[in-house]
Amino acid sequence: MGRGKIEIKRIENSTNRQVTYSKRRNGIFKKAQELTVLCDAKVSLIMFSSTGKFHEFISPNITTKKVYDLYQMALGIDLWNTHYERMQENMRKLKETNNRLRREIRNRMGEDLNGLSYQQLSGLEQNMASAVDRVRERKYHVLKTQTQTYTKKVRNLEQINGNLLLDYETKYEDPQYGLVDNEGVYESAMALANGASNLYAFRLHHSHHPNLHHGGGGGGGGGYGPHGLRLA
Amino acid sequence: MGRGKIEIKRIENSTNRQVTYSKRRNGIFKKAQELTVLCDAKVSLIMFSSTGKFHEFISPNITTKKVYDLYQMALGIDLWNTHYERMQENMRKLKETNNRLRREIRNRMGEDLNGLSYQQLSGLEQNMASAVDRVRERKYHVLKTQTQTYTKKVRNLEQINGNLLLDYETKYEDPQYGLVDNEGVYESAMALANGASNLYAFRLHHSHHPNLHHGGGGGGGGGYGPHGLRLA
DNA sequence: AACTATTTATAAGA
DNA sequence: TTCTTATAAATAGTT
Repeated sequence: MGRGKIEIKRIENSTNRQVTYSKRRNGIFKKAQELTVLCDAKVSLIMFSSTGKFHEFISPNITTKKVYDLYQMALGIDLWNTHYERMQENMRKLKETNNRLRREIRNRMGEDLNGLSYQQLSGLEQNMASAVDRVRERKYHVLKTQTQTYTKKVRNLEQINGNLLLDYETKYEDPQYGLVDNEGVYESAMALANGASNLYAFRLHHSHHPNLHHGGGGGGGGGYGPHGLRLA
Repeated sequence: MGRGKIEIKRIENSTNRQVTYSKRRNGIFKKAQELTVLCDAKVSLIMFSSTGKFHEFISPNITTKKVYDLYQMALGIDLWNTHYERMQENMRKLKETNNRLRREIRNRMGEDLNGLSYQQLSGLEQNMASAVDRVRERKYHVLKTQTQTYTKKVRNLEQINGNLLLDYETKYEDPQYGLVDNEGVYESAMALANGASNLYAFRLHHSHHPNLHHGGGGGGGGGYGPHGLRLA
């Protein structure tokens, strides 16, 4: 019904497609309207163009929601409900898994052991014993690595402060620098130059290093349960 | 478009109305189909005739449910979605919690420890060490209880079989009972009467007791991970 | 359900 | 987008 017959297939030219959409949209809306009036029917027509634009026709005296409800009734319930029920089932399973995991954690914390048989307990004990070994191993590894890092840092400080000391000595001998209260500074610098192991000890005991007393990397979660789990 | 022009108003003749509904319904469905193909649009067309009959057209690769979801999005309206979204949020949280719990369990199995700092490891180690003590304690308790139970059962058996033995002796002396091959029975009964500790040993080693070698109570879940966790 | 005269929709062009 | 118009398509009334 136009200047020429067209094949019913996707119009590749985007502009033409848009134009045709617009024209035919009006046509189909008019048809829907006429059907509504002529035949006393209820029509819900919802369309999205290829560009996502939304248009709808809905017969008077009815709403889209009502049509949707009627639709569900006509099909013998459902649509939203299947989806909903599937979600609820999913949720139920997730909660169950959750509880299972929590129970396992409690068991691994030595709690709620009453339901376990002897061989379950025995297996758990073995498993935990070897696990705690792995944790201990890792702990020592981390400690060793950290110690090495500190050692390097200390050496660096020694170097830097040794140079500083030389600087001070040079300047002390040079009368053009009027240094006030440099004795304290001198002593600190000497201490650092003489091994600085007391500085290291100080840091270890007074936790000025962020990696030692404040949670470091972004990896594992928070603390482990309600037991006092800070550094012994 | 017919033998004569018609006015767009309700067709009063019911038969005509039905016929026109049927004809125009086909027409509009065809239009919807053509629009879908030509313009790559998504169309949902739902109709109820004046007699309540239901018909629908829906574009391929989409569902009526999806159309309604899109519809709601387009209008920014709710309708039934608040609930749905709350459910999805809940689900997301559950999944997250789940992952957190799994991570903790892996840590408690001595795995994935790389993300943990020294003090986290130290806390975990302590916690696990005391937990494994509790498990061990419970294990011994269960063993003790079970042993006591067996002891009682054995005593019972001794009693019962002692009585049985007396019975046999009585009947052996009574010639009205023609007992065949009763010597073996006699010996078994004697063995039981004489302490029956060998029976107990037999049971322990050959796992005839369900609580000892087949998971017993309904309490804590299955085994503990991929490590060989059977009775040591 | 078919037919077909006629109306209506619309493709292409402006 | 809207208008125009030749032509295709839909359909009202009929059979």
